This record gives sequence, C-alpha cells and structure tokens, in this order.
Amino acid sequence: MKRPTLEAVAARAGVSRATVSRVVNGQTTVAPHIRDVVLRAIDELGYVPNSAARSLVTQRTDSVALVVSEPPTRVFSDDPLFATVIRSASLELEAADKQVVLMLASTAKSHARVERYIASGHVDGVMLISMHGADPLPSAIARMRVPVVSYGRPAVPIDIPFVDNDNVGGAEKAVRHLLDSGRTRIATIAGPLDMIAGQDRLAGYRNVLRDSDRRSIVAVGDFTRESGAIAMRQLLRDDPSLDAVFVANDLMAVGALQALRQAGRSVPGDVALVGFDDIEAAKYTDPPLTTMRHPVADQASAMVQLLLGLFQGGPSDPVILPTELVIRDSA
Amino acid sequence: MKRPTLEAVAARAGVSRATVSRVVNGQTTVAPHIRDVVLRAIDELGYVPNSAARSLVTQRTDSVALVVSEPPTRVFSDDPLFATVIRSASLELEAADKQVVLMLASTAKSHARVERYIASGHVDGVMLISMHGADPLPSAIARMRVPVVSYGRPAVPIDIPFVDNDNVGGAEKAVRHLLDSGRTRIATIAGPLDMIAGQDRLAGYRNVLRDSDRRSIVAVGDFTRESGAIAMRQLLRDDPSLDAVFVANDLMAVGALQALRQAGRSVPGDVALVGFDDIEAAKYTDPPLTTMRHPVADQASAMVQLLLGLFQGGPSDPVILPTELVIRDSA
DNA sequence: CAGTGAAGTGGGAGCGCTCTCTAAGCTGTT
DNA sequence: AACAGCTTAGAGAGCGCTCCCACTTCACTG
Repeated sequence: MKRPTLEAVAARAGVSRATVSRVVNGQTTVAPHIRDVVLRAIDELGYVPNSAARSLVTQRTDSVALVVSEPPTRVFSDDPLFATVIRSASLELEAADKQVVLMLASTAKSHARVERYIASGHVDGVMLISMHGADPLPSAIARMRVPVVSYGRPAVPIDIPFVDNDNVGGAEKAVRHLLDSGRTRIATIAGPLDMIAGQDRLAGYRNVLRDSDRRSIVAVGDFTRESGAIAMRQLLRDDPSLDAVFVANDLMAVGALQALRQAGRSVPGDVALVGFDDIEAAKYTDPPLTTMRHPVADQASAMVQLLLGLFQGGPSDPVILPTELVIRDSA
Repeated sequence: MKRPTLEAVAARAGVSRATVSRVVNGQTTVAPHIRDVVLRAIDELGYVPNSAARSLVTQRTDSVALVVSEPPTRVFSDDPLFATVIRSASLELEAADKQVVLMLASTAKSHARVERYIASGHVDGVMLISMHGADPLPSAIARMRVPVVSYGRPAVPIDIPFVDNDNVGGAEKAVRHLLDSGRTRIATIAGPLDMIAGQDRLAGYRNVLRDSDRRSIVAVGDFTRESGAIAMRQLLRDDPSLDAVFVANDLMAVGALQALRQAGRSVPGDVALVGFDDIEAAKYTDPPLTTMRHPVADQASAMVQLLLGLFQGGPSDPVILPTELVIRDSA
C-alpha cells in the first residue's frame, strides 16, 4: 500500500536500480527497449521519485524561498506590489521547474525561523523582499552559503545581487519634466528615508535641482495617502509660491492632490504634480496623475533569472530596470 | 567547509550520534550535563539538521502546499480575497511550524506539475483553492494519499474536507432582510453557476422567495462589475416594477448601483440593494452598500486548523462559518 | 545481597536515491 | 584470431538522519 520505490520498479522491469534511475533522470545511455520496459513498469506502479531521498544525495531541492520581510498587513492588503511580485516570480520559477516556498518574516521569532529553514538546506536559493533599513534579515541571510538575490537594492550596504528600478534616474526624469515645462519652484514629498525607494527618489530630485541651481523644498511622508496630504499642507505653508511638486509615490500624490484642492490650488494650473509607481488609481484621479512607471513584474522575473543564473555560476551584477514617464494631466 | 553533520557534533561532544539526535529533537532521556555538552558542540559547529535526511526517515516534511487553481491574473490583481487567504494561512501555519509552498496551477501543464510534486512526498498536506466546477485538479489530488482540505466547498461532489462560509444561509438572510423591510418584487443578480458561491447564493435567494410565495427574477453575471451593470439593465427591462435586488457579490452590486443611477432609479428609495462579501469598496459607494460579510481570514485559518487536525487523525467534517448582515444605506 | 527495573547511552540498520566503478558484451582493426 | 576501445548494465557505497534494540549503570526492593 505504500509508495513504490526505485527498487520495486527495477524488480518489475527485471533490471537494476541504477538503470531505472538512469531512465528516470533522462540519461541516454540506456538501450531503447530497456527504456521502454522500465517506463512501462514506472507507469504500472505509479512510481514517483521520493524527493527527500533524491535531495539527500544530490544536495539540491529544486525549490527557492521567497522571503517577505515586512509587516504582514502591509504585505498584501495595502500594496498590490507584493501580489504582483509573488505572481510574476512564481510564474517565472515554474517555467524553470522550481518550487516557491513563501515565507513571511515579520516578527523576530519568524526571522529566526526563516534563518533556520534556509540553513537547513531546504532551498537552493533565496529571493528577498525587504524594504526597510533596520531589517537585520538581509545581512543574516547573506552570511549563509546560499545564493541570495534581493528585490530592490538592500537598504544596508551588503554585497548581495539585486534587481531594482532606476529610482534615482526616474526621479531625475520626473523633476526635469517639471523644469522643462517651465516650473520654477519645485518641491518634493519624499518617502521614508529608511527605505531605498525613499532615499533614491529624493536623491534624484536633489540632483536635478542642484544642477539647475534651484532651492530644494522637502517634506517627508511615509508612502501613505494621509502622509501625502499632511506633507502637502506643510509644503504650502513653507513656500506658498511653489508651482510644482514631485511626490515620491502615487499614494502620497493622491493625498497631495486632495490637500491642494482643499487649499484652493488648481492642478496643474497653479501647481504641477508628478507621482511615482503608476498605480492603478493614478488613472482615475482628478486630474489623472502624471507619474513614473516602473515594471514590477519585469523586476520580479529579472530577479528570478538572476538567481537561476547564480545557480550556474552566472554573474552577480545588479540589474537596474529603466523607468518611464507617463504623462497624464497633472503635469 | 561543508555543513557539519550529526556525526561531527557527536565526535566533538564525545557522545554517540543517537544521543545528539535525542538532544536535537528535545527528548528528555538525556542526562543534563551531557545535554549541555552536546548543545555547546552544536553551537560551536553551527550545526543545523539536514532536512532531506530527516524527512527521508520520518516521512514528514513539515510543509504544506497551498495550491491556487485559478488563472494567475485573477488570483492576485482582481481579487483581494486571495491575498488575504494567503496571508492568513501563512501566519497560521507559521505558528504550527509548518512551511507554505505556494503553487499556482493555472495551465494543464502546471496541473501535471502540481500533481507530480504532491505525489513525490514533498508536502505533508494540501490546501486547495479552486473555485470552478470544471477544474480537474481537486479530484486528482483527492485521489492521492495525502491529507487535503479545500477553501470553499468543492464545486464537484468529491469527498474532501472543506471550510466554507454559509453562502446559502447568507443569501437567505439578505433576501429576508429585503422582505422584512417591505419589498415585494425582489430580483437577484446571480454569480456564475459553475462556482459554488454562485450556485449557493442563488439557492438561498430561491429558498426564501419560494417560502414566501413570490416569483423569482434572475439575471446571471460573472462576479465582475461590468456584468453587474449589464445584468441590472436586463432586470429593469424584464421587470420594471422591481423594488429590490439581491446581488451575489459586491463588485456586481457596484455595477448595478451605477446602472440604477443611469436608469434614474434611486437607491434605496426606488430599489433596495444588498450585496455580498463586504469588500472595502462597499463602504465608499453612494449610497454605502448593505452587504453580507463573511470572514475570509477566519476561513483561511480554519482551513489550516482542519488540515493540522487531519494530520493527527482529527475529524474531517466540513466547517461552515456564519455570515453577517452589514446594514448600511442601500437597503 | 541477589534481583528487578528504570534511566541513560551506543550500535546499527535502513529510509530511497544517485553515482562511481567495474564488468560484460559488442564492434572494428590489424 | 586477438585485442583495443566503445557502449551499456549492475553492484555497492554512501548521503545524514531516526529509531529500535541491546547494553550498562545505578537505585531500590524483598
């Protein structure tokens, strides 16, 4: 009643275990008629290789971990990003015949668990999604002898390969667009500075303003809509004559739009607004939001490809994907 | 340079492999001072048990598969349900020290892959999310000798334990609420009839109308907003004097609301509307939607508990979770 | 003081597989 | 006819672990 083993198949086919193994693993050094006999025996017995036994000897598991090191509520509910990443990565890995083990690492306890799991050789590699600088997990995992890639540049300077979108360049493009359209007092609502996306987008903004000798006007939000509204109100107090704002993500831009309307400023008449991310809602705001689009799904599959490459001794150079200015009505 | 084994720890601690194994697995039949020596050796060597070797002999893997048998785009983008289920199930499994292997099974090819994976003993159990009747995967997996539970009652009559919300009872409650508030011509926009949620909610509607000797007026949608609008227009043509509609999900209800407005009917003045699911958007429609709330996260964790129970010979009785009428302004 | 039993430890088999090494069977060349 | 050189199959070791069983030790009982 228990599952058939290689041994059983070998007995039925009248060959040795080794030969069956060769057939199962697609080796060519088996005579065609023997092959057929073996395949029939496999079929009749419903044989499926035992993965534990196999990986015990091969030292491979054909599965990789997708470690999401963020508070669980944020992960799914608030941010469609994660869903897209998971879906895209899953699909890409499936094509390579690898399994995805999803690990949500929010608490210290689950961190320990993740580390133990990875250390125990359960997975061939790790894909890491961790957005916050204070997160100890990336360094911990990087120390292990297992291929790791990161979704997004790690917030602490550790040497693990990553795939990121060009946050700096994207921000530069956005701000330059505002300059080119004749705006002169350009403020920014930055994201949280413990996140790379927050840092880099602010850096891009500063780069362009510095090059054009303009003063930067900065308020900091935390990537939520509410914080965008609050920051916008603060900017209007700080510099009532501003005529453009680069907002580090669309969610905050939506909040900013709201605050601007309440303050009686028209967009883009009085104030031009450029967001970042091109989320779904950006199309439906009033006016529709000009924003920087970056390819989330592509980034996820690039991450998978990077990891798969690593398995075969491929390069570990970071991959930076371009962003694209989507011009709608707000700027 | 390679990972230390039990043998190495045993040598260092000056004991046998068996003793180290006992310590690692928390058995109590080890003298305290020996225990300490072993623990120190483990720590010094950085020993972590090899999971493949362990599961080869124990026949357990401590991981379970979460198989999502739906088109991949639907899975995440359109429906926050999946995200909630995945999050809730992950959290619950983590507490039980089990891993989640996420498998998206959309194509026939990936079906084969999922079956092979499960058959190969990679996981101790399977949680299945499959909403459509024509899906062959539930039956295929049910045939294997592995504990399986389903999120939602399987659309085909196969004998696998499941956790579902009370779709029939919920629909009954909703329709009864409409009756109780004095409505007399109550129509319904049903969901797709190859889905259990579609079938059951329609059945609940019919039950109540039958008992109160009223004629049922049915249009069928596919759970999308557009289909809700279309169905609503059709209902208005079929029976212009209807004064209430039970809509099988909120997304369609949003569409219906829109169609009613276009047709110049006020809600709830002319037509009362009750939805199902209590999605986020239901709060923000105009008027806010009266709807049936069901506990998605609870359902997911109940599914996990059911599966964990199965591992220990627990009951395989279906679990049905109650739904709750959330009265807002539309009815 | 022998006998019993509990507690603690070690030996060794074996989980199901892969892979190296060896042996056997061919073909083809001189 | 003999042997090199190839292809193909089998034997056997071993991956790292658990767990059964046997053994030793020591306390306690009659």
